[in-house]
Amino acid sequence: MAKPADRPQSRYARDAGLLLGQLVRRARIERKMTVAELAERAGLSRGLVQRIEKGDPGCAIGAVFEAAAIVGVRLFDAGQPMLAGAIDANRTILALMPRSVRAARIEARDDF
Amino acid sequence: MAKPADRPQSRYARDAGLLLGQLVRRARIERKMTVAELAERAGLSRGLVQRIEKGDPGCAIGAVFEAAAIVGVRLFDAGQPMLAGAIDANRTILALMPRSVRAARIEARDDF
DNA sequence: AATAGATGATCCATTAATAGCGCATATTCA
DNA sequence: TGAATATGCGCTATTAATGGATCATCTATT
Repeated sequence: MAKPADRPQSRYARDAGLLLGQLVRRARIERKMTVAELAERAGLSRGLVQRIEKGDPGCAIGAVFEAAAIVGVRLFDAGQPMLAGAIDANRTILALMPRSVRAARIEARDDF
Repeated sequence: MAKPADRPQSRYARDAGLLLGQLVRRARIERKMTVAELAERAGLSRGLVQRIEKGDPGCAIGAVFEAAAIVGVRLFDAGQPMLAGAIDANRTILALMPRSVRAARIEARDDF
């Protein structure tokens, strides 16, 4: 299995990470917030915030989302109530879905 | 500074992570894909995929995005070309923005 | 131009994340 | 129901992520 470090990433995943980092940086600057300030508020180190803004795929998703939340970047283009609603809806749907999948070999789509 | 493990997380960040995990699980099942299959295709271990689907905030964002991409879940409601465009646009905007931010002074005002 | 401050990068110690098992349970399908 | 297999979870060794410090450079403001 590939080491976490040099993990091959699809273009989409890489781009999504990069974009998210950019959005955080933009939002932070627009709010005239210092990297150090954002780090402090998010409970992260300054270095980590810098890596987040660079789109480093190794950052913990919790850290990234927290930083994003603090500067007001909305994930899924939705506010908190909407997220809660979606979570609830999904819980119901997931309950209705098969709990385990019997390999019906669908062919891969790696090309995106 | 808080240890990465018990890092306090805002409701929004936590919900976003949970929702993302749910969506991955849903999409995986809908595609009749096994956890092991998804893990293999994403280059991750089975255990990690399970944590991703549970919304564990400690997972590397690269791993999460990769799994999400493979099952077709998109954080940003846009395809890859659009992401690339957004990244480019942001690069321009960021270039036009101040490169460092003057900390908002929280000086005590005792003059009134 | 001078200066205070922000950013970016590097290094190290600590700690957590991950892979890779194995095992029990749950679940799908014949 | 029985058989196959997917899932869930715990364990350990290894590896990477993180925090914290320092330093050099860049930038904004006076």
